Amino acid sequence: MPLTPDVELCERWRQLMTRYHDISCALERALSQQHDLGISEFETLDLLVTSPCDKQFVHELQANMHLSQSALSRTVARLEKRGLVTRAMCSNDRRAVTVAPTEAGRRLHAEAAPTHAAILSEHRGDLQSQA
Amino acid sequence: MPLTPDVELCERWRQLMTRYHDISCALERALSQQHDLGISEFETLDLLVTSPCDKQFVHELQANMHLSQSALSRTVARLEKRGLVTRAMCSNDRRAVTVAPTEAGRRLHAEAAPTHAAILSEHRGDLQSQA
DNA sequence: AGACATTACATGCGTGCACATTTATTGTCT
DNA sequence: AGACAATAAATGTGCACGCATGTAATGTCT
Repeated sequence: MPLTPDVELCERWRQLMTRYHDISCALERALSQQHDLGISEFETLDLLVTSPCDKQFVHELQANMHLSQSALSRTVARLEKRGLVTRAMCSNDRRAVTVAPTEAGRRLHAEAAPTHAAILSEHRGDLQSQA
Repeated sequence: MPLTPDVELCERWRQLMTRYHDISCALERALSQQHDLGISEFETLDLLVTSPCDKQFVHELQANMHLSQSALSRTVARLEKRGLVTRAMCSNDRRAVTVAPTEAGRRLHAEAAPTHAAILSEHRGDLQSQA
């Protein structure tokens, strides 16, 4: 395969990088300053709170996140330490650990979600120019 | 401003995150395994080699990269230690430092660029569905 | 029951990053 | 000329991440 030097593809990758970094930096900054939440922490909380189930397995969470298994483990640990989620061993399959948001977690998520949405809205242009 | 809960915007952000992570992980893996270069290192080398000028200031590089000033400093330091770039104080403005690729740096870039392009090509679908 | 592979999560280690601080140079104001 | 603010880059610290590995529980095969 000759691998045509696709300059346009490279340019699109650059655009993607720029958009991703701009938005994620803005999110990180806003969530961190206003709610003391990192992006990964908000994302985890968001998945837990918006899920139809009241608890989820760690590996279910992981499937929906862009985080390594160990990073997720630590993220959940941080959230647990702050009393935002609870971890519990599953009785059916005792290898598994379930994670559930606490009331405090739901409250904080309710506070942080508008901030998240506002940042996304500020960057509407960057997001709308996608397919 | 009522901040309509824009689900679609959120969905687009999710797509952007997924695309970014998929591609950057693939790039990182390929460049790292085949050429012992991290993404930031390749990006830096790429900017230097493809620039019309033979040398650039660190702050010029930074303007084109998504890296903090200190992270860029370390990246350049790593490249310099491997003999891929040279750093030199600017004689006109002695605060500034210029960075230039060495012959070895140009050679390694020539080797790595096809790998970079190949990964981008593999992910053509993810990139083409942008505007 | 005993051995083995698999799955789920935790931990140690090295690395990269952001933030704050430090050092050095320049330009300006008096 | 001396003082001061601004700028460019380097450095130090602390945190989050990925990878490799460790630990524990489960299921399977004999």
